[in-house]
Amino acid sequence: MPELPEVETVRRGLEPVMAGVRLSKVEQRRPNLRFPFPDNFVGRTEGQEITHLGRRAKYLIAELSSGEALIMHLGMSGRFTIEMPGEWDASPDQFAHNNAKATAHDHVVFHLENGVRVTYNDPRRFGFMDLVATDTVAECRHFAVMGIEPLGNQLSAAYVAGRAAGRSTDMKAFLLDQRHIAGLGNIYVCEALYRARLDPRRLAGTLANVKGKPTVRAERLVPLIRDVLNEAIAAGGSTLKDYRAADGALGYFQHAFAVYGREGEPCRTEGCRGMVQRITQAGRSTFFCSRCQK
DNA sequence: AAGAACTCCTGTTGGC
DNA sequence: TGCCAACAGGAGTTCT
Repeated sequence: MPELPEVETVRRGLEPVMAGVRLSKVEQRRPNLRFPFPDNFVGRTEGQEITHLGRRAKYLIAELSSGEALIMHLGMSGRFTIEMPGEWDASPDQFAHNNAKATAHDHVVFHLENGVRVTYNDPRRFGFMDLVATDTVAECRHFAVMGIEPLGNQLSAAYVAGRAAGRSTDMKAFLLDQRHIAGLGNIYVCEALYRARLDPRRLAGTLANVKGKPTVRAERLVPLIRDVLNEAIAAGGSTLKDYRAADGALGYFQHAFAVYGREGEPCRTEGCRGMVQRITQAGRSTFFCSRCQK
């Protein structure tokens, strides 16, 4: 699934065709994704105008003219595709949507009043959609205990130290925990820790000193988290298997990975003779160089 | 109550 | 070629 940079790329792709546009028809093709769709999902979305398309961490938030917000999460394999008016019927074979295999996991289709069709496809169905009153979005179950946005001005070494102080979990798990910093996932945690030369197995608590103030490690890490996310957004995200921007474009940040997916390959740090290794932490792959990450 | 393990689901890949 | 295990951008739930 998409991490923050991929979700932001999707948002930027959808915004021009969805923001300010009315949903003329909504097709919901199954009762649930990861969770059941909210009651009367079609009735509550059809006919509404999307007044704003925003993002919080890895979630998309479409505010509707009804006063409700459509909250969407892409899980691991969720994807949106945009088809412009007349596109799919003009030359059918050219479009994957006419291929039964490709459409097998098309779970929701938004028909927009401008003739555009936006389809949500998700083979693994770890994604979900929900509707909540727009003025209660911040307190809803998805966001109530969620941490700060890493690209906002709240992210600082002091914040990270305050959150990490006294924790016995490792760096990797700490940074993946959305209750602290929201939006990082497996790829960008690996990449940020590599850039900060921090061993993913190191205790999160070592980001703070005994007084709970940031250590040099925290000072080093914070700007690098921002950098890696900003660079990834500028590259249109990372394309591995499932992910594409809504307009079908491929991101290219994967070419800039220093460690992710590079097990057995040489470390890219100048002068380092180390090799990228893969270990399992919390059931997920971690890629790092034990020679330069301490 | 923090932290780790288990779970959901389908598709792809690599080794034999 | 087939078969099977391992793995995949996440995170809620359930254990210890």
